[in-house]
Amino acid sequence: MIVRFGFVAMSMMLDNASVSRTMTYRNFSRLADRGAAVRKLERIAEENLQHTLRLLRHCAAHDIRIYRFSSKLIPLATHGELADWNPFPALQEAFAAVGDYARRQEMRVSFHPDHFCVLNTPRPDVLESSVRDLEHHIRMLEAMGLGEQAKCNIHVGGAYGDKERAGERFLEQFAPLSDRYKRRITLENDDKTFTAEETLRIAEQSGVPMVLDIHHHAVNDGGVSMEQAASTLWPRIVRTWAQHGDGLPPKIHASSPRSTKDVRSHADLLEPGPLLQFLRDVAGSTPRLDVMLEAKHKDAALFALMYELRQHEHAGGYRIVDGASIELS
DNA sequence: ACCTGTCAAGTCTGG
DNA sequence: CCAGACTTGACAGGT
Repeated sequence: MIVRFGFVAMSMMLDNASVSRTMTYRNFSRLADRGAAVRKLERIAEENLQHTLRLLRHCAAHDIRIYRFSSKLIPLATHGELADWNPFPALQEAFAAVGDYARRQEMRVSFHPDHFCVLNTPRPDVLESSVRDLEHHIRMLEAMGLGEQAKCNIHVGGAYGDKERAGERFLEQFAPLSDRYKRRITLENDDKTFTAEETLRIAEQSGVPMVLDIHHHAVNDGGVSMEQAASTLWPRIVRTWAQHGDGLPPKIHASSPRSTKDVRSHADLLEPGPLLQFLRDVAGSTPRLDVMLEAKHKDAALFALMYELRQHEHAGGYRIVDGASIELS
C-alpha cells in the first residue's frame, strides 16, 4: 500500500504567505466608497491565491501531493450584504493559475467548508446559507478548472435532540441537490455527534465517499474500537470511494490529541503510533491511501512525521518512498 | 513589536 | 429565550 501525506491550508515554513487574509465586515462597511472597498476585497483574495500558488510550489518541492485549500480565500464571499458582488471575473487568472499548477503536479486538492455548512439543519434559512456556502466552494474549484476529483468535505451536522431524525434529514435535503453538488461532496465522521458508523451509513445511502477521521473516531467511536473500524467499517468505506467511480483512493484524516485532559483538540505534531497501527491494519486490503494531517504545525508536522518515520524505517514495517509518502506491505 | 478582545456565519448546554 | 462555550486564524485597536 502506497500512503501519501498532505496538510491543510497554511504553511509554518513560509513567511508572509497567509492564504486566509481577510477584512471584517465591520471594517468593510466603514469604507465610504463601496466600489473601492470591493476592489480591496478582490486584491486581498488575489493575494491569498498567489500565496496558495506559492504553497503548491512548496508542496511540489517536497513531494507533497495532498493539500486542502483555505476556505477563506475570498473574504466576505458569501456575506449577505455582498450578494450582488461577483468576485470571480477579477480573480479568474489567479484561480486558473492555482488550478493549472495543481493539475500539472497531479495534486489531490480539496476544500473543507467549515461548520456553518450544515445540510441537515431543520432551519430553512440555515439550509439556504449552507447550500450557498457549498456553491461558493464548488465555484472556486470550477474557477480553478478542476474536475470532480477535487472535493468538498463536510460533516453530517447537528443532532437537534434526535440524531436518527437528523440523519434522515441529511438524506432528504441532500437528495434534491444537483449532481454538480452531489459529485463534489465527501462526508466525514465528527468528534461529537455522528460516529464513523453512522456517517458511513449516511454516506452509503447518499452515494457519497466517506473520509474517515481516525482522531474523531478515537474520541467518538460509538462503541466501535479502532481495530474493529479497520476490519469491519474500512472495507465499506473503501467501497464508497470505489462506487463513486472517479478513481480516487480513499482518504483519511489524522491528528493527535493535544493532551490527556484535552483529547479532542489537535496537538502540534502527529503521534505516529496510532496512525501506523491503522495503516498496518488496512494495508493488506488497500492499494492506495491518502492521509491528510490535521496537526497545528501543518506542513512542519508533516516534515516532523517523515523525519521520525525515516529514523525507524528499519523496524517500522514500511519503506520511505519519497519526501511525503511511504509504502507498507 | 507585541498583546488582547473581536470577528458573518451554527449548535449545544445551562440558566 | 438568551448568554456563553466551542474553535480558528487573522484583524483591530491598544500599549
